[in-house]
Amino acid sequence: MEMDKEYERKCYELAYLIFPDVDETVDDLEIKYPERNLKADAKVVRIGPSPTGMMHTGTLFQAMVNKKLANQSDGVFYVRVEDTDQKREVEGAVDEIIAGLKHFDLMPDEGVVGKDKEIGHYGPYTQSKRKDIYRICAKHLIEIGRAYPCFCTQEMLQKTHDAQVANKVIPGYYGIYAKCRNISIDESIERVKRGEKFILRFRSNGSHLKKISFIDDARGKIEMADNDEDIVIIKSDGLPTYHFAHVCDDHFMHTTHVVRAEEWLPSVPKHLQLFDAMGFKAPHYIHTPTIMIKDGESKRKLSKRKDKVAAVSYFISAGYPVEGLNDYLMTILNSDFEMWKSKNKDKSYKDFEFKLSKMSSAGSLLDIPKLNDLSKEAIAKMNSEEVLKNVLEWSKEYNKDFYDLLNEDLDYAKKVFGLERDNATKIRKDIYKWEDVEPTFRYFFKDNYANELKEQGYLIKTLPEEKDTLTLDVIKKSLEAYKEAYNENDTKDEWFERMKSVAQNLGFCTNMKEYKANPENYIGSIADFSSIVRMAVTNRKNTPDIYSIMQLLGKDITLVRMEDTISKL
RNA sequence: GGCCCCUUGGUCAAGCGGUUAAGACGCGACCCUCUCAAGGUCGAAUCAUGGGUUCGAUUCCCGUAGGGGUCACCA
Repeated sequence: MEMDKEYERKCYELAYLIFPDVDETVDDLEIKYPERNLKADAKVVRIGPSPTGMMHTGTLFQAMVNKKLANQSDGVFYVRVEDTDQKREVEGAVDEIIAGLKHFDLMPDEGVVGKDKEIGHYGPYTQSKRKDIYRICAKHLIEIGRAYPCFCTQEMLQKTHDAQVANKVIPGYYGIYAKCRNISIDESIERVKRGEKFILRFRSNGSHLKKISFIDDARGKIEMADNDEDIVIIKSDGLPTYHFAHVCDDHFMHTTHVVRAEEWLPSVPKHLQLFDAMGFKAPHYIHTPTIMIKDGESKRKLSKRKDKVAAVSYFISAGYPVEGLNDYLMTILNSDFEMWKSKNKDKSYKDFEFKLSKMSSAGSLLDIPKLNDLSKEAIAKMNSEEVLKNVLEWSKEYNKDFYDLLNEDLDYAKKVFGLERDNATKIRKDIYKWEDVEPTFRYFFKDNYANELKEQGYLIKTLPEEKDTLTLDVIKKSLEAYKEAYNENDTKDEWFERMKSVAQNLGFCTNMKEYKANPENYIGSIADFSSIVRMAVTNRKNTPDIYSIMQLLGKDITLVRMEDTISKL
């Protein structure tokens, strides 16, 4: 008993020696960061991105889960920047993350919301600014004998590690291998006083022979060997490791549910021990599956270096519609989302009730064709005005020339995007991302079209290769005849009748059934004739209805394009 | 290698002891049609494997294999 008291006293002495300037206590922090005033089942969640490079697609995925959980429970979703690894820090990374969240409509309620901009009462929300908090907590652990200074150098640790591997024992800093754990407190005090360099380690009380279990809210009960490693809690730069920061921050920010990638699953026992030692209640844990990519025959985690789709910026610069990408994230997040969506066509993913129990735990492949399909559907729901707004927003950033061109005549642009869209019985679904817009609608813009002809040539010249009855001569005669007959004042029905009569005079069949039955009697069908006209006006095989195109282009341009084509044959 | 997670068509996946094993994307065919996209109809394609438990296993248990993750003063 006397001995324990003495030891306790020395722990305090050591703590004071290490943190002489820390005079606040954990209790003070509890007062400073009181319980949140939320309803009982409200979830407080967060993402903790590290500003170490471009925003990762996985971060967006996490943000989606968080946002849903918080919104559905009247809780709080916040962003905490985890920048404790200063060596890897990249300038501008935080801005990119916030911009990405904003772009995809996944902004948090609290925390870091911009460059040097934070909102909320539980901050700071940037770990490098929370040093004082970690120091208070670390000091507390030393006082109660659950943390100690470790004087081992990197070289010594490496040597121990190598020996462990050679002797086939589990590597790590634990038990008899934890050299500094086993030195006397007097010696620790002595060495700190002497000014030896050290870092701080947690004193684990676990045995890896013992199994512990915990509940993952998405995966159920998980059993694992308990942690017995004396992990580092404060590094030599004075900043905490992830593990320690996680425990301190999520406690004082009152996170109820920690949603993070499954790569964190193996370190849960460490975290549980840390929470316990601090006297904190551990949060719920949810480990999300990893988004994978196919690499040859096998699949692997998205790689920042190899995969362009690992970066959120890819989806932004390609111009994927926000709703399309969010729908896609939702489909891989909750398997019954698509079912729900098909029954609630006019609703948004925001109205869908996300359930953790339905979240799959296997890593899923990033399926771009599926994303494309969802994006196509999302764009199909927009009217020309919304399309125009989106295209302008995108092109302003990623295709300035096109942006300027559109702005020359916004009304015209709107009409172009309204083709087979506004008031259409069947909406055209041929674009799924904004970068596709300029190439598919290029023929509506004079200069762009001229450039295309210069670079790619006249597609119509390849027509005879596809069908030998359609010789250049036939094409030329067809265009000449049609040019003569063309009347811009025709209604759509009159227009088609005129097409048919011109075609018939030239020997085309105007009835597709009849043509299919006896193709040898004709030089081609009305479909072929239409193709000739279409290609002369748009340089494309596939476009929306040509009547509407010619109406939009106007008589002059329509005729000029036909003449130009004729002259090039 | 130790530990952990995961395993239904090419992909995402329903299923939760008895089903003709849903649906979506993709793919193929046909229909519609001035082309394409769309739409409609149809089609090919799945329970990793071995052993239990059971009257009966895709479903429950154990092993095996495969894939992934993790074993830092990185997060």
